[in-house]
Amino acid sequence: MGSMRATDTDRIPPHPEVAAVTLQQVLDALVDPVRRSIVTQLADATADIRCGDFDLPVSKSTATHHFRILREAGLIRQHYAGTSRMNTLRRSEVDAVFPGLLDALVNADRAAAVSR
Amino acid sequence: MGSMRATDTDRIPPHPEVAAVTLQQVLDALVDPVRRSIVTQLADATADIRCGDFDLPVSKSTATHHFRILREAGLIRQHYAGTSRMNTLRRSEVDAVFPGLLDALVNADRAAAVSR
DNA sequence: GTCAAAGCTTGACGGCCATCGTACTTCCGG
DNA sequence: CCGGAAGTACGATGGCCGTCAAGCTTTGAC
Repeated sequence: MGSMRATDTDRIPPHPEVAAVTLQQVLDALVDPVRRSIVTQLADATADIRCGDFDLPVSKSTATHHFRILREAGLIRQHYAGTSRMNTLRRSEVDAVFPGLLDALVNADRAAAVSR
Repeated sequence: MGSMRATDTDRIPPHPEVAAVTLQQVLDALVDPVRRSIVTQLADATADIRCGDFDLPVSKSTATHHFRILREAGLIRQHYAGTSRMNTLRRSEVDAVFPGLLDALVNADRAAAVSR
């Protein structure tokens, strides 16, 4: 077959509906400090963040693993821009299904960062 | 040594100040479904609950383990009444340090119980 | 004083998960 | 067209944690 330009949909695995995600899945995702750091950095940002631009204390392959967990938990949305994978926090969608949860966690993380 | 009547303080290990507990510790405690069930049952109750009166799918020794994790995370308070260990949710104290967290989790758990 | 009830402690075991290195894929720049 | 950059995929590994059974301690009841 000739060379075909891959669409975003081809290169990024499907995102679940947040309503189809269990609380257990969300907590399993957010209990890890690295993943919580990703969420917090996204919550503090004004624009999407490239995978490689996060400040993370793990290897690249481990980071990929964490992004996948977050995506499958319905917490982030990913799309390609060139070779870069961009990440957005699915804030309103998550808030609709788990009211107050993200706010409580992000605020608690911020407070911990201040007192530390 | 003559027989001495043990006080509550003797028999129950010390409770931490909630302010001295980290968010990580709280999340580690609440990510386990058995422990979250304990917290939810306490949140729904009007009075303290005896350890043995919880509806839990694990053995007694495992339950003891879970109660310890919750106590050390500052989430529950324990005191003796005879041979029974009573449990209370430290709601106001936890709310003061982690605003909205308990509400979000308990409500999400309740919603999951309904739709299930 | 004796016995059962309630719960804790300890040790062992099994499974899951975060982590990494390596190899591979895809795309952009020159 | 080719090299590098950005990520992913795939084992392999190590540690942590939930689980249980067995034995012990304390208490209250009779």
